[in-house]
This record gives sequence, structure tokens and C-alpha cells, in this order.
Amino acid sequence: MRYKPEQKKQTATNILAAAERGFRLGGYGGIGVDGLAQEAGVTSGAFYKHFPSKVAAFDAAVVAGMQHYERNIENFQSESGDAWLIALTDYYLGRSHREDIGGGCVVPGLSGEVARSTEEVRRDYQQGIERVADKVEAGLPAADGDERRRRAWTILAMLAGGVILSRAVQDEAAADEISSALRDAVLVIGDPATKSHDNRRRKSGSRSPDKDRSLKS
Amino acid sequence: MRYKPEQKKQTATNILAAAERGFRLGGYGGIGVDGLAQEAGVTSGAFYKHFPSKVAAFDAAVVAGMQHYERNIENFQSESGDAWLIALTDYYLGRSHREDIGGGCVVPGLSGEVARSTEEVRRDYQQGIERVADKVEAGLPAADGDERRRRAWTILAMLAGGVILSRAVQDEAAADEISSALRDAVLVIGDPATKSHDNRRRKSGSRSPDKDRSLKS
DNA sequence: GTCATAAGATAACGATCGTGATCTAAATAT
DNA sequence: ATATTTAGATCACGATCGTTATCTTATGAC
Repeated sequence: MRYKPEQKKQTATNILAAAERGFRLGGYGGIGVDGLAQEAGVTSGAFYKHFPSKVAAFDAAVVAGMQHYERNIENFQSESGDAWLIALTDYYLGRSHREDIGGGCVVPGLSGEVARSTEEVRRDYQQGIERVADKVEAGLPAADGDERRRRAWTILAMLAGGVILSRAVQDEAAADEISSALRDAVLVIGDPATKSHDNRRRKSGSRSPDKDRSLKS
Repeated sequence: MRYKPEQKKQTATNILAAAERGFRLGGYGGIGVDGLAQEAGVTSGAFYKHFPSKVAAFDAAVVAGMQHYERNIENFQSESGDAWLIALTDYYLGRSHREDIGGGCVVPGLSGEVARSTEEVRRDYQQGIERVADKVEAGLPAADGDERRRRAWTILAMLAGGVILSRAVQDEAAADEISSALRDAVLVIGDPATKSHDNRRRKSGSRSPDKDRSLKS
């Protein structure tokens, strides 16, 4: 049967959302086309009216995830002013984001899968994360040469690495220990005026009430 | 048929090696029991004489990979003295390790999969990476309180995050840019005497002839 | 020499995999 | 009113999935 154009767009949105969540939760091999379609409320027949292949849906999920990340950073920058990096870091390395594997940032969630995927997926991933790095770089204090961009890459790697490690360990205390350490270190890199680690532990080690700002733009 | 005990142990070793390499290359869902057995030169029937399930082989691969990582750090520390962290970082973020997804360190290769795996796998992962962190911590200069351990976690997250990001982007120039940035940043965190980033770019940005020391103990 | 043991091969299980073909009915164009 | 499109369902394809059961045969103990 045929449906109204609004319904078609809604289904496409549903499938993309299912792909974002499903691939993050199970990895590329952890969910199938039938599973994605089912979570979107349709069947696999409908899936192929919107995506030519499973890997195309994975690619779309990566692109969408990167856009979410970029918009999220923009929001922190416009809402928190100079303290944007502190706000971003507290959210990103906070408990709720760590535990929200299905809904959290695409970088810790899918970068490993991207490395194993097609060249096209990696091309789209690169384009996305470079735009994210642009935003981070623009929010850092001035520095000579390419130092600011280098710090942007470092911050992105620390955020992703911190979340990935803290998600992989079994108990919450260990995860908190890792997150807390990375939280402080990100701010050291982000603020070159800081002498190495004078501002470490702004309150008490694993503080920050986990304000839980959403990544969903 | 039955075989000599040496041959049995050899087969077990082969299957474990196939698991380490196979899971890193394809992720947990990217290779099956048949594929693992085939790479070990046996059939799936033999596989189940050594491992009770696929996830048990994954667990063993994670444990073995962590032991490799730990031994690798010990080797750098005993061979390079005070410069061990520089040597480790140059290797870890170097081109050959980045490109060796199948043989490289288990942390950037499988941490994402571990986060999606069973509690037992995450328990073993945690035990392994805490021993790695112990070694890193012991090699850092003295610091007050738990600062040294916090720096150890930060270094491990930077190394893993840097490799993961540089593997996910498509072109080598971008990968080099990320690796280079992280390389400098690791040394800043590792040496608190350094004033923020005075020692950045020890030679020319993306240097280090990629000496290619093996992770295989 | 006989015999229990066990490493490994073979084969089969139902389930799911990604994908293409066919069918259906509702929306649009004429 | 009729014809054309098309979103989505249904069904089937061969392949592979993880796992178990059965068979084969070389080994080590007696």
C-alpha cells in the first residue's frame, strides 16, 4: 500500500533512529536488518525502500551521530560561555552518559566499528569528526601555530577514551575513578594557563551531580 | 582420533591466537566459531573441546591481550629507562601499530566490544587493565595523593583514544595529525615538570621513524 | 595385546543473516 | 474514473550462525 509523504518521512526517521540506537547497543554485527526494521515498527521489506544496504544504514547512523555531537558542542558553547568545556566534560564523562550506551555519543559508541567498516563509512566519519574538532578548536583560547587544533584532537580523544574505558570495566567504582581522572585531565589540556594540574579536583574527586544534558540536540 | 598432548596444547594456542586476531579484525560478531576454528586449522568440533562457548574464547582473547599489554609496558620500562613513556608512546601511536588492527593492542581493538559483552568479560577486562595501570603508575614520577594513578588512567585513555580515532578516519594525513597531537599530549601528562606544552613536537610534528616494536611480548 | 580415553572430524539442529522478488493497496496524476 | 506510482508486507533464497550429538581413531595405561 501507499502512504502519505509525512508517514514515509516518519518511517525513514524511525529506521535511522533504530540504526543509531541498535548499532551502538550491539555493534554492527549485533543487530540485523530485521531487528532494525522491527524496532522501527516496519518489516525488512520497508527497510530496503529507504536504505540500499545494511552498511548504508550504518553510514547514515554515523553521519547523524556526528551531527548530534557537533550540535551538542555548539549548545554547550552558547549556553555556558567560557565554561563550556567544563560543562561538556562533566556531561560527557558523567555517569548517565556512560551508562547510556544506546543513546550516547557516537564516537565512543561506534568508532571501533567504523575502523572495521568500509572506506566510505570512514570518509563520512572523518568529515563529521573534523567538523566536531573545528567547533572544539574554535572554543579554545588562542595559541600559536597549530597548537589549538592539536589540543582539540587531544580533548576529543580523551573524552572518547575515557568513556570507552569506563564502559568496559565491570564495577562502577572503577568506572568513576577513570572518568574522574579524565575529567580533570581534559581541563588541563583545555586551559593552557593552568600549570600542569593546579586545578585538579574542583570539588572532591568524583563530583559533578551529573546534570544530564541530552545529546539529542 | 587422538593426538599427542603437545599437539593438543598447540591447537589450543592456535585457537586462542585466532580468537585474538579474529575478534580484533572483525569484532565479536564479525567472525564465527567456524571462522575461528578454520584460522586455527581445525573444525568447530575441535573448538568446543577447548572452549565451552564463543564468548569464552572472547574472554580468553581479552585476558591474553591484557597480559600482552602489561608485558609490553614492562619491556619498555626495562629497556628504555626514564624514557620508557616516550618509547611506548612513539610505538603505540605510530603508524605500524595503528595499521595493525589484527595484531595491535587489545584496548583500542576490543574495549568497545567488551562494553557490550557479559559481566564476566568486563570483570576480566577490568582486572587486566588495572594491572596495566599499575605498571604505568609505577613508572611515573612521584606525585601527591592519588595523582599518579589519575595520570596513569589519563595516559591509558589518551593512548587508546588516539589509536581509535586515528583508525576510524579515512585518510592517513588525518590519522597522522591525530596521532601526533596525542603523542605530545601524553608526554605532557606523563611529565608534570613540563610547563603545559614546552616540549611539544620533539622533532617535526609527525616524526618518529616508527621503530615497530612488537606487542607480542 | 587389549581397552578406556579423548582430540578432532563430520553432520545436523533450528535460528538468523542480508538481500531480492513478488504482492497489496493507498495516494497521486491524468 | 482510470492508470500509474510506491510504501510497505510477505515470502523465499542460500548462507552462516552457535551449539550438540555422533563417529573415528591415535594414544597411553594396563
